[in-house]
Amino acid sequence: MGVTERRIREKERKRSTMLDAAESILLEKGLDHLSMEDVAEKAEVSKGSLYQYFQNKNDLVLGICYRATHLLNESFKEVLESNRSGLMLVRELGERYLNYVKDHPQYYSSMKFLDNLHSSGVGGESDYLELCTQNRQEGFRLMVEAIQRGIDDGSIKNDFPAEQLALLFWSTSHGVVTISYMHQNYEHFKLLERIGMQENELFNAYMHILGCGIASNI
Amino acid sequence: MGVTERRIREKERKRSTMLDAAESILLEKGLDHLSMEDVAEKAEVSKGSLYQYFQNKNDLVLGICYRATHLLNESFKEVLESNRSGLMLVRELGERYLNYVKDHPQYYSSMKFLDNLHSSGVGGESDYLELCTQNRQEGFRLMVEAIQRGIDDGSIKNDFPAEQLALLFWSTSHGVVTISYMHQNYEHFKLLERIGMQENELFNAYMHILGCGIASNI
DNA sequence: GTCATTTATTGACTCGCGTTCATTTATTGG
DNA sequence: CCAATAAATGAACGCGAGTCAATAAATGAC
Repeated sequence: MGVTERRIREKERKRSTMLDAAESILLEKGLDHLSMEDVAEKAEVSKGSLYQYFQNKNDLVLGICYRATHLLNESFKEVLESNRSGLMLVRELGERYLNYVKDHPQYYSSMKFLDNLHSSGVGGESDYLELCTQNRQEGFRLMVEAIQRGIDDGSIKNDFPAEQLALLFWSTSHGVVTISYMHQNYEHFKLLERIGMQENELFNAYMHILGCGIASNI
Repeated sequence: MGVTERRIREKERKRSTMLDAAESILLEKGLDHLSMEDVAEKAEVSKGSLYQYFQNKNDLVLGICYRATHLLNESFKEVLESNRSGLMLVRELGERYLNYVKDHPQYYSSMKFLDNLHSSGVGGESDYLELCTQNRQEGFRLMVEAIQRGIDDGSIKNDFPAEQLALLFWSTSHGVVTISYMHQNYEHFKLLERIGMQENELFNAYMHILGCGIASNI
């Protein structure tokens, strides 16, 4: 009786189609102008059908966020397969993060949405919420691993535990990437121009400062 | 004929009352659950009256943000009146920022709202938008000044122009402060606990790393 | 004090959008 | 071919932002 399996497969395929539609609208219109009606139309289903596959709008956006966090983690895992020094791994992670935001701005905004849910308390019933949170923790864990390797191989000094350095790297890189994101996606954002800075200069300066701060002095 | 002046004064007073109401609701319910009806009720006016003093909801929130950015800048200006080394001033600015977010979480969330408007493009007609943006630029300028003083007095190395260091400090500190904010205001946010870190440890580690990165080695 | 005129206040109304649900349509197994 | 089950639909609802015609208050001329 392969019927139920096919059903499940088709359901998953349809859910994926809906997420594709939502993603493309998120990309072209932004989160503020993402409406369930638009998604339904683009996915060529009725509005009611959306609610058979997603609990609510939050759930839909978190569905995108789940893809987003998964993809980012996969990219991070690739980095960790390399044998370079821990310090270089950390730098590479930062670079990947930056490029990721450049290549998938819609994913980045879905991750911002997740952060907003986290900081506003209630996530409003979504099965994806827990999954996204797990993915983020996994991403954090990968950062910890890179830093721990750096401490072990002596390329990163051991003033702080790896977790604490990871948290610092996590939060500060978030700020830098945000600037870069706004520079990319918002026409009126001219801060970089105003101080005569290129985008890659910003990143390099960040890694330089950070490098001076965490690199072993040996 | 002091009538028009009195009118203007009273209008300003009423606007201020409405902002007070909005602020208190923002504090207790958060931005997501701030409704114009609630604000009207708390301010003891009708909903329609709100719209005589504010162009729309965005405008109201940006009115709070104007207060927020102004207050933060005043705090920053105090710091710059001191004669300490530039590096110490930078540290003091960071500390002020952290305490500010702790003391006025509703102001911080209004500033996040401003950032969201900036990064989503359209600010949706608000006279406060330009004023808030100016205030933010003024805040940035104060950071530049602190760093420039540090470069001049030799406490901060001159690898980068002051504006670029200021942008880095601006964006990275934003990330760190965000963690602290979530730790303060969201019960479920247990990242710091999970890695066994105190809030002030996070800040100290940040300033330590940053200090190593920007401090002059002389 | 009276009254025309300007200014401020109000809450019922519209409108958009997320969400629900009774109904219809399609699919399955017997 | 026919119940029974699952999926899809769009009209209807609720909520909150924003509007506006009607009402009330304040003002200054006389």
